[in-house]
Amino acid sequence: MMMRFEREFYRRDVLEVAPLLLGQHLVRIYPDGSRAIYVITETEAYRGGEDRACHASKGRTPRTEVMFGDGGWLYIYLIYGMYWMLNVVTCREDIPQAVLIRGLREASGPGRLTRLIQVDQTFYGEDLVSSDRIWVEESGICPEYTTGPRIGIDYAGEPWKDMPWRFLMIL
DNA sequence: AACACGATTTCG
DNA sequence: GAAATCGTGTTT
Repeated sequence: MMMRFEREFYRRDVLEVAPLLLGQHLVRIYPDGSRAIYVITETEAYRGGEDRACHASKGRTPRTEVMFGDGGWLYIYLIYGMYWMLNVVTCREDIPQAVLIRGLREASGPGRLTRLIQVDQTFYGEDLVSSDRIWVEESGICPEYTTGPRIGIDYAGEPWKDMPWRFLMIL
């Protein structure tokens, strides 16, 4: 019996939640009512005001607002004018953190996967704990994984650009 | 009101 | 290696 993760799951530190999401099931209910289940294979952690690679480190803005709230909500933003990024907010109010979902077994790459599962700006602020169109379920699998530096954030400088906060599930 | 830029992907 | 493409934040 698959169980949806509840609020407390997301309230932990992003460095705990990011690897825990590997192997878990992302459930998506499409507008036509069909249901699809995807396996999360790659994530990245963005950790609060200190982390210069985290959008929230530049301050509280309308876009980053949701990251300053409670864990379990979605932070969605557009990158390079064409790709919607899917992020899960973690930790608690006033501690801005988020996990970027970078890969599913069915689609590698953060821009590709949002196109596949049809996630866009209308999912900004969606609650994974109560949504009727997207959530995460426990798969019962606890896969091995490797880590590495995050992609595309060299501008963040030392030491942030080298932090091993990218998590990849071993097939 | 105008501008610079990015947690990417794709093509040559 | 470079273009594509636009919301966001910053500057005028």
